[in-house]
Amino acid sequence: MQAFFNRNRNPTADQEGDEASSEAELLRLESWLPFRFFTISVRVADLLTSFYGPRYGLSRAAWRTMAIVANRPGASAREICQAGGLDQFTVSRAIASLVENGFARRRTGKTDKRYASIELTKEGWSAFEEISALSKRLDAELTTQIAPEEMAMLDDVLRRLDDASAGMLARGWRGFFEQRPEGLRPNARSGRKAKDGND
Amino acid sequence: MQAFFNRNRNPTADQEGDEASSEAELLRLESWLPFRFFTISVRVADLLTSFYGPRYGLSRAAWRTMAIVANRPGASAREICQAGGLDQFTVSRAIASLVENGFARRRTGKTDKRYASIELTKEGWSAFEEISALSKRLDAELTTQIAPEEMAMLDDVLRRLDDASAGMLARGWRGFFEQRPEGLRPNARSGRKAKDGND
DNA sequence: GGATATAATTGCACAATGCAAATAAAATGC
DNA sequence: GCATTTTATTTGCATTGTGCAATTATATCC
Repeated sequence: MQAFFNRNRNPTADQEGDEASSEAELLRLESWLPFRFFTISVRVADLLTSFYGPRYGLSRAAWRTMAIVANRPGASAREICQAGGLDQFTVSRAIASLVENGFARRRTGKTDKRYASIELTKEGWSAFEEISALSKRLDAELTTQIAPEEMAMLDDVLRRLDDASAGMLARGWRGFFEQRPEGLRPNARSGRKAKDGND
Repeated sequence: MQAFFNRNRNPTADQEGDEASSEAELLRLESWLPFRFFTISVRVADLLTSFYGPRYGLSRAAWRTMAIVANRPGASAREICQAGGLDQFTVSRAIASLVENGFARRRTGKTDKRYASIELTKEGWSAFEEISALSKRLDAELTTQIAPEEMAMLDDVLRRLDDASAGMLARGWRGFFEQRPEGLRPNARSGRKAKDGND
């Protein structure tokens, strides 16, 4: 098995303090923290979607939007974007679908007419309450796996990771190859051959 | 604000030991564990995608497939599905794109010719190593937020949540409304009006 | 009041997804 | 051994989701 990780390496690479191409450094997807988070959250989301999708005809974006509006009645599309990590187009369409299906109501803002001000209708609240109930049960099922002290710590850790990940995203991937003056250079040189995103 | 959570509720509902429609029970998306996991993992995934997308022309599915194949050289499409939480169509297309772009090689199994047996090419390993390096840096950046004891606990908690979520998904959402003999009934009765998924 | 900025929407091209059906190679039953 | 069933994978096609440019409407700034 180890042999599989040894290919394509410059035998002199290790000498220059390089760690990026040593076999111990290759990513193991299933133990990668973001992947582990992703797997768990997607399973739960899939489960929830299999409920609200057929039952209410909601898309994931519509459900997320609904949940955000429920928490912040009268929110504008822009606010929903920020709170839900969704882009403005998605939110605009999600709102349109919620309105179309009678789950939400859109009113133009009183002071500033550019703003939307979304709130749930009676039907919207009813749907939200039901999906909420399932969501919380799913959460409870997860939570029973966690002791109270663990939960407190998890909460704290997640808060920090949330902040950190937001900062990292804002910083862009370049920040992880370039601005490293401490000599922690990977085998990826800065000026590579191809075009790259994040311009 | 509280008023917004009080609508559409039967005033007698609380009496029957009901907790699902009380305002304290409504889901707060941003404190919902699966959502918090999701947010963090998606930010990291987006960051990584902004690197490998433009640089190597890989889709998310292709990257995930590549990572899995790197960890298990010679894996079949089926194995990749299971390891990556991807469906067979996605994996089939991801492999096709990897092969097309020269990152992977597909050989029909020696004993059983139905199996695919995928492995990375030299170019595939090279790309993987580079993306790996960034992935690990991102991981490291997250990990610096976490003390060693916390990390050990987090690892343990995630292991349990992984198991639990897999079980929950297998069980289906119905298992969270119905088979509850202990009297923990929500306001959602079992025989509701509509069609539902998970059939 | 005309230029500029902001909020939201819409159209359109393109990518991703889901499912039915096809293909192909075992395995199984008789 | 041959028909039947199962397993692995691929493909076509319709649907849906996404990303971006352009548009509309309103507000703000000299």
